[in-house]
Amino acid sequence: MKQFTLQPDSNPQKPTNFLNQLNEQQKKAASHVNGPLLIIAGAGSGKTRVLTYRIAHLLQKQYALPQNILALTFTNKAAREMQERIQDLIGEKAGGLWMGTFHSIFSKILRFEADKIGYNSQYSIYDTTDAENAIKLILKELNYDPREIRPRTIQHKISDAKNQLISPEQYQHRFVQSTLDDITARVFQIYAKRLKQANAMDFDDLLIKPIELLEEHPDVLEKYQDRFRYIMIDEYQDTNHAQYKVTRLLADKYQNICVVGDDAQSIYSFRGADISNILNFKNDYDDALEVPLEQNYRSTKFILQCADSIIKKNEKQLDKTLWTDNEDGDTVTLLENFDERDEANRIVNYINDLKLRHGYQNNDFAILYRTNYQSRIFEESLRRRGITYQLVGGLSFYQRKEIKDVLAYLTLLVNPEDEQALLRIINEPSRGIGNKTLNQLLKKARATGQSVWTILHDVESADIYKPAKAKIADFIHMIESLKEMLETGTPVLDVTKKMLEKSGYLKALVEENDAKALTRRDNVLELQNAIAYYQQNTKNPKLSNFLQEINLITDSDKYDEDKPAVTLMTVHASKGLEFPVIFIVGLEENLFPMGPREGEEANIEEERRLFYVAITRAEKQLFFSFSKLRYKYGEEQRQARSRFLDEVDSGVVRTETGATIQQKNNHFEESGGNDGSTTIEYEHNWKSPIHSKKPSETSSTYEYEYDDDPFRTGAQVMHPKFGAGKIIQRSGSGKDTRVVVFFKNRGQKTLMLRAAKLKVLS
DNA sequence: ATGCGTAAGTTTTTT
DNA sequence: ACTTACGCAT
Repeated sequence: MKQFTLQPDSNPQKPTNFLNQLNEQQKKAASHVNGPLLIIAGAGSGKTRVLTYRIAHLLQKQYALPQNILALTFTNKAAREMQERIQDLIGEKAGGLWMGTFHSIFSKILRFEADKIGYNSQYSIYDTTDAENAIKLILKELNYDPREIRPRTIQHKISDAKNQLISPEQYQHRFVQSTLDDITARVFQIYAKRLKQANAMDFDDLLIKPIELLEEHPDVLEKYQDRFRYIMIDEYQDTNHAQYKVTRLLADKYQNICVVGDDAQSIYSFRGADISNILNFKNDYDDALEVPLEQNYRSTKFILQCADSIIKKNEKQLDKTLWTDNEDGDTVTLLENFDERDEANRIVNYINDLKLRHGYQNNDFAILYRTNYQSRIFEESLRRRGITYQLVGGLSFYQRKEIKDVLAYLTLLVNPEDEQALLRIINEPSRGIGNKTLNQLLKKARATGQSVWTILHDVESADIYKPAKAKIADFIHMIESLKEMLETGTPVLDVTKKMLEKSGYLKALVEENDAKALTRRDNVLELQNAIAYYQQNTKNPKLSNFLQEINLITDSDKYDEDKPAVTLMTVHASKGLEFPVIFIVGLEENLFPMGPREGEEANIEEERRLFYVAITRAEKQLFFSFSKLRYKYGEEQRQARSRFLDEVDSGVVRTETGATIQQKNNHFEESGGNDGSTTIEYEHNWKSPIHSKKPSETSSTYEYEYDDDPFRTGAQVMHPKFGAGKIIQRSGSGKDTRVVVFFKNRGQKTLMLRAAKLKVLS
């Protein structure tokens, strides 16, 4: 991780005295061996470094063998990087270390112990979509209209209950206060039973089932307690009750539990994260050593002061002082935009300018937003200017329809009881097993208590449309012959290829033959690459393990800091990362901070922590940005500037022209309260690169927009529907720009540039 | 059983 | 603006 290069005395060549590379607080934490340890780590204070060094120290001084250490990280990527770094430090391989996210570590444990809780090791993992579909089906069977009773609402309620370790029975008896709760209770019970029958676990189960396992099997508990003598948990402020409970169980015997976190960066309460886990740590382990990490190595003084002025507005906050030896740096620049397109273009202009003037590279920049849908306009702008970017999050590769379809086929080969997988592909591509037939099959399965897969085998005796019976027989035969191939040792990749052929899935994609189908085919090929990679790089490759692992890949796992690209991601996804230049965009009321949804309470303090996390990602340059106008559901909406811009220390923020920002409710609070060393010097002010081309609300707002616009008369273009063509005329300007294109196959069309998905072929 | 047109809902944030 | 979901015609 970048953090390791920040301190210049870092020297991986000298493994023996590596603790000397740390500051006093870091050293105190890293050299602690036995007993509970609480590390309160401010943003950018080198906590990953401390965790890494602590593990390296434990291994090098032989307090522990690699297999005695369990490190729970927030992303699998963080775990990988820590592992590599530990190897560098101790100069030898540290195989056998257990490092990863809660979900991936415990799914691995469950794989070994599945039979003790009535599962088998080839269990399926249901993602949110699978779980929602299962719940929707249950609602339909209970004769509720999924449009009135929203499956997602029920799913959330069930998930919340699970994370608080409330069983379906307890829910039924103790938590029913409304009709909706009553429905939830009934669905919850069926859902739990059905998942077990399908040999499937949802994300919550991966945390809960281990607790069940450890509580009901003292011998298993002791085995893992003895194994994991040293437990480390990163981002402890974002653990939920189930995560708390399971680590508490594991740490109970030896009490060697080290947690690292920062209450100011707790941003996952919506998925049950409980900030009191970290606040109560010292009550849970009363002899815990507490070490604060207060020196920030990441950001300039201005950026830190900015962050501090925001977090201070929160009432529920542990008092701490974060300071830095870094330079003052530049003031934060506030960008005021007409609308989101203006916002995107302006930021891309700044990126270009900063690259030219300061020699920044693409990967020095990150654009952070509150919601995924905001990425789109930035993608367009960046693409138009030919700047490469990487999008972290959004609809992930593995959630795409074609990928989920292919994976569903493969899942059936290892776990045919998986009803969601079966339902997904039994008629995909269409093979004459339609809705009516399916409903009859489901009905019979429910009546007999058997799985749909079992029912399929006895379809002859059932009252089912004759032609469908033959199709079902064909389907079973196909799955079973592929299963046979797999079980007799045919490599997964070959089985996959055969499956794509025999199922007709690839053929159906080829026959569709439009731009979208082409992308889908590419995606399927990409998945084949992933399978090939897994097959080649895994000691004992097993399809079921592959399927379980890819279900737990997180968005942040895919972020590549070395890729020469501007990074686009949500603030949530940016946790733990750092960039020289950060743009925090969409700073508008009801977007950032997000307003509460109907029936929900506002959690402004969490929004503020989120803003704090965003600010503290920045090393050198920080930009705030908002738009006065934004399109929502295709409608124009007037946006009010975020209240956070009124709360921030106005001394560190300047507009593009270098003016101080106007604030509402400004009580002239003096915020020199951090360490007194921050002197504000205004000569660092950022000068706007856009100068005369600054858009105004009233006229020619977009005049700089198409400066290097490639859609000139004569340009060869490609349209997703109409195919290739040539621009023969253009009219209008700004967002009303139209072009007349002559398409080889479709003739002449007039298109709005802002609406048509035209690509220039050069 | 499949395909097409209209209607409705959609966007927090994630394992 | 965009996707998904259901009703109706083939």
